Amino acid sequence: MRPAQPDALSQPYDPARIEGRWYAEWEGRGVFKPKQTGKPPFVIMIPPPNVTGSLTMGHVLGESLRDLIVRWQRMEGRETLWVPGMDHAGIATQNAVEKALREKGVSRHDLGRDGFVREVWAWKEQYGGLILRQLRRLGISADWDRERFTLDERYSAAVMLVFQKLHEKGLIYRGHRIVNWCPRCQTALSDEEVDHVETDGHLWFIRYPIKGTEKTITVATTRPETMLGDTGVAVSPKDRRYQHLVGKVAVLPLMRREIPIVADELVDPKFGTGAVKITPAHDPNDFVMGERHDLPKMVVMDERGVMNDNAGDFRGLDRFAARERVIEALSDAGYLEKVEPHKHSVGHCERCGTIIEPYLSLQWFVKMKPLAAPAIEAAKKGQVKFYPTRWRKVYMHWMENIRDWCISRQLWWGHRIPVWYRGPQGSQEMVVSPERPEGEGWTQDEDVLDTWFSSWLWPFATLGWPEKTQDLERFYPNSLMVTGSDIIFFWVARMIMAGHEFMGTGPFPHVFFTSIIRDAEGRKMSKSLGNSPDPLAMMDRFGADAVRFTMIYLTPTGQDLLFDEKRVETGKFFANKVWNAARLVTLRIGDEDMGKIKESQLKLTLADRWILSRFAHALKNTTRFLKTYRFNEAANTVYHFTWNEYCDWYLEMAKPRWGYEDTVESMTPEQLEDRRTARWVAWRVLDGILRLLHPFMPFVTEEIWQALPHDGELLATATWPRSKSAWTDAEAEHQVAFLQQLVVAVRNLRVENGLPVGKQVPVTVRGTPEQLDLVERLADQIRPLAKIASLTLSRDGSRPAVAASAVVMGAEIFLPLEGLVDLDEERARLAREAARLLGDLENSKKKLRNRDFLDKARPDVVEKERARLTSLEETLDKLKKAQESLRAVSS
RNA sequence: GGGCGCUUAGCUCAGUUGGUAGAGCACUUGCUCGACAAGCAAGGGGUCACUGGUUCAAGUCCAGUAGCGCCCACCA
Repeated sequence: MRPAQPDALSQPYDPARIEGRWYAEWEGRGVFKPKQTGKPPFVIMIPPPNVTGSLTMGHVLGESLRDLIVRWQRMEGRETLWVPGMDHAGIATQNAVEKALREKGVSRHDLGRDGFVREVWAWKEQYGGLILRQLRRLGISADWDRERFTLDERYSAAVMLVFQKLHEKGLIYRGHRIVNWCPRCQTALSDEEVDHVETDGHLWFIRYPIKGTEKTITVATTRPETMLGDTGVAVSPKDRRYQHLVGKVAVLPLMRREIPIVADELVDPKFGTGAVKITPAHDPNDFVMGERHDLPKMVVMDERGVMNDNAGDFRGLDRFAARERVIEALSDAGYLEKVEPHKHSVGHCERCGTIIEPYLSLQWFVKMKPLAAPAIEAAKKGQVKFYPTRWRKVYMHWMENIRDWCISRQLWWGHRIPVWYRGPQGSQEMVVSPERPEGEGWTQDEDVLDTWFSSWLWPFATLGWPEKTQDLERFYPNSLMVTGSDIIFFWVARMIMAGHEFMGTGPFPHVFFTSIIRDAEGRKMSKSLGNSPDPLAMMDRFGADAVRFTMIYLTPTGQDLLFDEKRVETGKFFANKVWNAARLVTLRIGDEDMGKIKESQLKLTLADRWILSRFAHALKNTTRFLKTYRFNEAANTVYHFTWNEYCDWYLEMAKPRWGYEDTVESMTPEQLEDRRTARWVAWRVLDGILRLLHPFMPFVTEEIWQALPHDGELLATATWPRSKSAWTDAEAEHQVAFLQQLVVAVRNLRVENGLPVGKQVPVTVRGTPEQLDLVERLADQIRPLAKIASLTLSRDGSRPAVAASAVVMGAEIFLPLEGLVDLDEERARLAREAARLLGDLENSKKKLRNRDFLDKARPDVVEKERARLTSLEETLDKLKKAQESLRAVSS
């Protein structure tokens, strides 16, 4: 057996000293490995962080919550698996590496594709390593042997297979479509990767002459430079104003190209002039209309957003310079009718902020509707539930209006598209295969897949799919997904679809969305803004336990969180409090192994029964809050129980019973027995607190736990406390509540009357015989708490002549003042108190005079109100007597 | 254009079966008394955005208004 080590809990609490040692111990002893327990496994996955750089406080919150749940479930006896890993994050990482290279004056083209990819892998090692350090430092209890990276060989094979399967099913196709094109990143993006920003722009009205007439038709546009690629003009088929022009030909200004005027449903007669230019190669609507009316698709820009040969005189100009010049030219030639200010939302590249160009190009797409159907069904049947529930609606809306997913990216970092081509343009052979096909002349598609095309497989590809591994068998579906609502479409929705498509069942029954962490100004914390504190620095400054606890304690359910570093003090101070409470308890219980003592051998006092009852409440509520994903309330419950009940009251009440080593010799056998009881209860509740707190603050709780005799058992694998209904004790709670109020009243009387703190005062209590008996029984606890020199029980109903007084649950407390202070103070205080009570009293009376209240309110509510009125009346009555008795006395 | 969220103490926010308003920080006063000044004790501070409705009773349910924020949309 390991002896108790009270010395271990040295002063002061120093997180840096203790947080270093436990992670290796847990890992070394396999704590984080799933172990069959007979209960169903609990499986959770990390949302793989991007390897682009350091983690943010948003990650810290997520990891803290995930680890909280996993550690709690492990203590509940579940077999737990927590899979860690990282995402290659195609475009984000490529951009980060390109930026770093640019600072060295190197472009990716200088290195070539292979050289650049090698460079990115080096980057991945560096920043991936940093992320791993951060995760370990935070204490996450993940199984590192199962760590995955989305570009791992096995994981990549899963991605390739998925591409093949979907292609075979006809759900993946290649085609010329209008995509979101980022001219800076020079790649296509999915709709989800475009941020729309409300922008003050302009609506330019341009006259197009009608061939063979002197007339014109005026169209309105927000992007005049695209008119260079116009191949038609459209009006609404219902628009009478223009029917006579349908079938006629317009002459495109500046380009002098003849383009047809057509009628199309897509045109809104109420917008602009009711006539619209058609640019099939640069606008999704125009593309559709162009297809319908068989119009040519003329691309007028290159992939950098620079006007190309089709742009005539504007060739070589950047798209925005071209806009200016086109407007000038139109204006000079008299084609510009007018300009109006126009508010519209403009798409920006999520990664670099560049304005997105709708752009015609050849890309790969996934047909999403067939994949969405089972995912919609699952939500309808409750097979996947969202917390907070309102996200269900967001999910459903997106799913039901889902559009095809552009999955090809013109990048170098990522899973290369497993498609091979051979032969001349137009009559090309194409093979879908991860391997180079047999024969000569095959070249692979140059593009890579969207990052999310690999991430959406995470819940099962990490477990070995497509192989039927034991892990896959045992740990799929996962138990819970905890992530940010900002990736509900990117990731969560797609994982649900992939789960149904490839595993035949959804990936997890529950999704919990964490708060989004914002800075003090309300901006989302992100790497690009650089407004997140460095998690490692935070942990160095406050301790990992403090950071974890604070994040959980602060996170509101389903609301954003404005984060301020200073608030981490809450967790640090709390850890310090726990540390010192444990110090006190270990110092006073010495090296006796409290675990060997049976509760039945002890004679519990009222205070003991009270704290055990309060612990039972705290345990029940903490567990309930964890189960219902109300993590902040769980943290709050443990916090207040520990600090305000255990430390502030129980330990204070226990101190006199413990005595000190030098006083033990003079103790009676009864006192020694009571000392033992007080030691045991203090230990027992501390033990419970450590267990409840461990998932929140694993390091400090393990350190304290190990300072107590445990035969080398780890707190990390100890059991969650079981609810002990025998500990619930309403009587003890009620009686100690009386004691507390009495003590507070005495303290208050002292302070209000300006008595010196150190001054021991005599106190008289007057009340019912039951109350006096109770006070007598608790006298030893009350005296030191309230610093009372002598406690007198007024059995005969007499009261001190000149005294400050207060009423507590019907009992009167007197603090003799004669000769101590100016009585005017006390008179004023009593008057204030009486006025306050009178207000409450009137309210209560009014309520009880109300027939409707008496008839319709629940009986227990009425009864409670009656009792309250009685109590108020009694209290007021006693207060008045106190006032009278002081009135006669001169100061 | 559609949807969602928020508005409670100086600040940041809790408050889930409707029944006498809470926390942390900040503030005031007093405390080196053998766990803890990262602490202890006692306090001050709120017409719970506004209007109306339901109810015996509304921060809590309903409707509307205003401000702030977010998401979605083929806003030429």
